Amino acid sequence: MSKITMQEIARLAGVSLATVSRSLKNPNLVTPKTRLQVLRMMEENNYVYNAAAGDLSRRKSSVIGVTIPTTRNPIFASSTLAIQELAQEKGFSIILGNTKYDNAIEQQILQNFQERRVAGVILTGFTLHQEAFIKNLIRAGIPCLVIWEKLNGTPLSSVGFDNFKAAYAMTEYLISLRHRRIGLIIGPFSKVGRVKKRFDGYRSALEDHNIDYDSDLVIENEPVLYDGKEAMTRLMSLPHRPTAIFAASDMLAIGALSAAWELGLKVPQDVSIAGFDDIDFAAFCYPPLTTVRVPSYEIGRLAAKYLIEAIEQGSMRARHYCLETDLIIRSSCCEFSGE
Amino acid sequence: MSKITMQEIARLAGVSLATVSRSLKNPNLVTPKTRLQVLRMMEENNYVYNAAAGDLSRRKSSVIGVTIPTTRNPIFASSTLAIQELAQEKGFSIILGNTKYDNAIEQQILQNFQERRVAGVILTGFTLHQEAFIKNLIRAGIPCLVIWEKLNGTPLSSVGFDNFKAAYAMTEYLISLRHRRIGLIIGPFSKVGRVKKRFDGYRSALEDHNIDYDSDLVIENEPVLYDGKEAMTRLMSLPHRPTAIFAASDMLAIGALSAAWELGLKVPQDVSIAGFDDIDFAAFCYPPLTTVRVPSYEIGRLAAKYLIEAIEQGSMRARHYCLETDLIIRSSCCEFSGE
DNA sequence: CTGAAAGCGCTTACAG
DNA sequence: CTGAAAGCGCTTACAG
Repeated sequence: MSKITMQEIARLAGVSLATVSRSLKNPNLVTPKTRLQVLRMMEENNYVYNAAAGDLSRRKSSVIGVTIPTTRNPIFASSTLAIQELAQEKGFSIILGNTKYDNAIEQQILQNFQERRVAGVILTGFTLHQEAFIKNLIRAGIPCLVIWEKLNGTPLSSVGFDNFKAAYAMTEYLISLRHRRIGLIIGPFSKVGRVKKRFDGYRSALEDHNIDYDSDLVIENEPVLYDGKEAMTRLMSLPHRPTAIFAASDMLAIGALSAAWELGLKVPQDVSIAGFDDIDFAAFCYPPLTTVRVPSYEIGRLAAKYLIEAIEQGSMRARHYCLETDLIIRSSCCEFSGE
Repeated sequence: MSKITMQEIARLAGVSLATVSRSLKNPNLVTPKTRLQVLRMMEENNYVYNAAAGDLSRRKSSVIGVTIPTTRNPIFASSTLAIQELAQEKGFSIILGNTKYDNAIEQQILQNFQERRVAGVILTGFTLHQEAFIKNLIRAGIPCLVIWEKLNGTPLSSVGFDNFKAAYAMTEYLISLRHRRIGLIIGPFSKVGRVKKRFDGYRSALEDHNIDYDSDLVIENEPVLYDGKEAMTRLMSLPHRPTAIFAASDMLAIGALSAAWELGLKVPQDVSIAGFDDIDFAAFCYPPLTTVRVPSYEIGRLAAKYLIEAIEQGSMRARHYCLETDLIIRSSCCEFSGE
C-alpha cells in the first residue's frame, strides 16, 4: 500500500512536484531532458499514478457508471462490452450496477454513482417511476443517457430503438402466417417502459388486424429461461391453445422451445415460436429462432461515444437516437395450416 | 457539478467540518441533536457524499477491481454477479475489465486498477506468463484472488475447482460409454492455465484407458458458439470421425450441437456431445446437454467474501479453496454401439 | 521551462 | 461531545 508519491519522485529527481506532474500529464510543458529524468525515476521506483487523487484535484472524474438489469441476460452483455471498450480507449473506467429490475436497488446504485462522482451515467433502461430520481442526476449536472429505450420528448437523452414498432412488426409477421391465436410471453412490462412498449406493439398489431385481445394468452414474468419454459407449458395446456407464441425476449423463447420439445410438440409444425433480441444463442438453437435483431453492440458504442462527448463538453442537451431493428426470419415459425 | 460540500453544510448548520464528517460516518461520536441538525441540513441541500475524497483522506479504497475474459460468455456472468452483490452489501464498488484472453489488455487493466487504487482485485483466471505482473500487485500490498483456477503452492490466493479432475471425469464418462474416438473442442489452452488443465485431464484419461491420443481430434479455438459449430463441422468431416465430442465449454458444445443438426446427425444416437460449465442454456437446449457443473456463483460469492476479509484485515496470506464440480448427466451422450 | 503555493473534499489525531 | 489544523496525492493558476 505504501506507494511512492509524486512528491517523493520530485525529491529523487531533484525537481519540483509540479514538474513531476507535468512530465506525466503535460509532457510538452517540460524539457525532454527533465521529463526523461523524471520518468526514469518513476520507473526505478515503481511509481503508480493515483487517479483518484488526480480526479479530485482536477475536480473532474474519469469514471462512468452503468446500470444494467442483470448480467444474467446475455443480451445486455454486448452493449456493456461496447461501452467498456470505448470507455477504456478514452481513459475512463466503468463501474457497474445490477438493478434486477428493482426500484430500490436501482436508486441505491444511482446514489452510489453520485457518491463516486461519476462523470456520467448510462442507464440500460430504468424502472418506471424512477424518472424523478434520474432528473436529480441531470440537475446535478451529470450527463445521463438511457439505452434500449427511445425517449423522444423527455429531457433524458437516449439511444435505443423502437420497441413498439419492433414488437408490432413481429406480431404482424405472425399474423401474416395466418396465426390468429398468438400467445405472448413477456418480461416485467408493468415495471419497465421498454417492455411495456413491446406489449403495446403486440396488442396494437392484433387490433389492427381485427383479432381480439385475449388476456389468457399473455404471461408476464422474468426474462429467464426457466420462466419461458414454465409459461409455455401453461399456454400449451390451455383448452384452446395458441398456434404461435411471441416470446418478447430470446431467453423466454428458448425456454419455450425447450418446453415444446418436452411436450412432444414440433416447432414450428405444431407451434410457431418467435423471439426478441437476437442473442448469440438464437441462431444456434434448434430450430434456429426467428426473432427481432436488436443492435445491442451498436447501441453501447454510440451511447459511450455520445456520453463521453457530453462529458468533455461539460454539458448534454437531450438528444435521441433511434436505431433500426430487423426481423430475422429463421426456422421457428411457419404458416398456420389449421381451420 | 457544483455540489455542496461538507464545509458548506458545516457553515449552514453552525458546526465544524469535523462534526459534519462525524455525523455521517461516526454518528456515535456526536450528540443526537447535533447529528439530526446536520443531517437535516444535508437533506435540504441535496448534499451528496464524495466517496473519492473520503477514500483519499482515509487512505483506503472502497473499490474492487475484477477482470473477466469476456462478458460475452455467460458463464462468467454468475460469478461476477455474486461478487457484485456481496461487494455492494459491504459498501464496495466494482470496476470491471474485459481481458479478451489478451496479455497486453490484461496488463493494461491491471495497471488501471492500480491507478485507481483498488482495495483488492479478483482475477477470473489470467493469461499465462502474467504471473510476474500479478506478483507486482501483491508486492504493492493489494490483496489478489484468482478464481476459476486452483493454484496450490502459489503465493496467489485462489478459489476455484480442479479443472484437470473435472475434465478427466467427463472424458472417463465418455469412455465408460464405450467411446474410443473422442474429439476435443477446447478454448485457448495454449494461453490460459485453466484451459490447459482441462486439456491435460482429457489426455490423461485417454492414456489411463489405453486410448491413443490423436491430435487430429482436438481443435483449439475461442470459446464462442460459432467456433464450436465450425470445429464440429470439421471433426465430422474427418475420414474416421469421432463418435463422441467433449466440448470443454458449453458455448462450444452448443455450437457443436447446432452443427450436428445441420449435418443431419442425431445427438446422441449418431454422435454424443458433452459440455463443460453448465451455463443456464445447457439444460434448455435440445437435447439437454450433459456437462460438468461449475459452481460459478459460489465461487464469486466466496471470492468476494475472502477478498473483503483480507482487505479489512489489511493483509492476505495465500489461501486456496477448491470447490467440487459435478457431472451432470442429461441426454446428449449415449453408449456407443458400433464396432 | 520551472517552482511555490493554494486548493480539491474529506478524515483524524490532538486538545479542550 | 466538539473544534482547529494537518494531511491524503495530486493539479493548476500565478510568477518568474
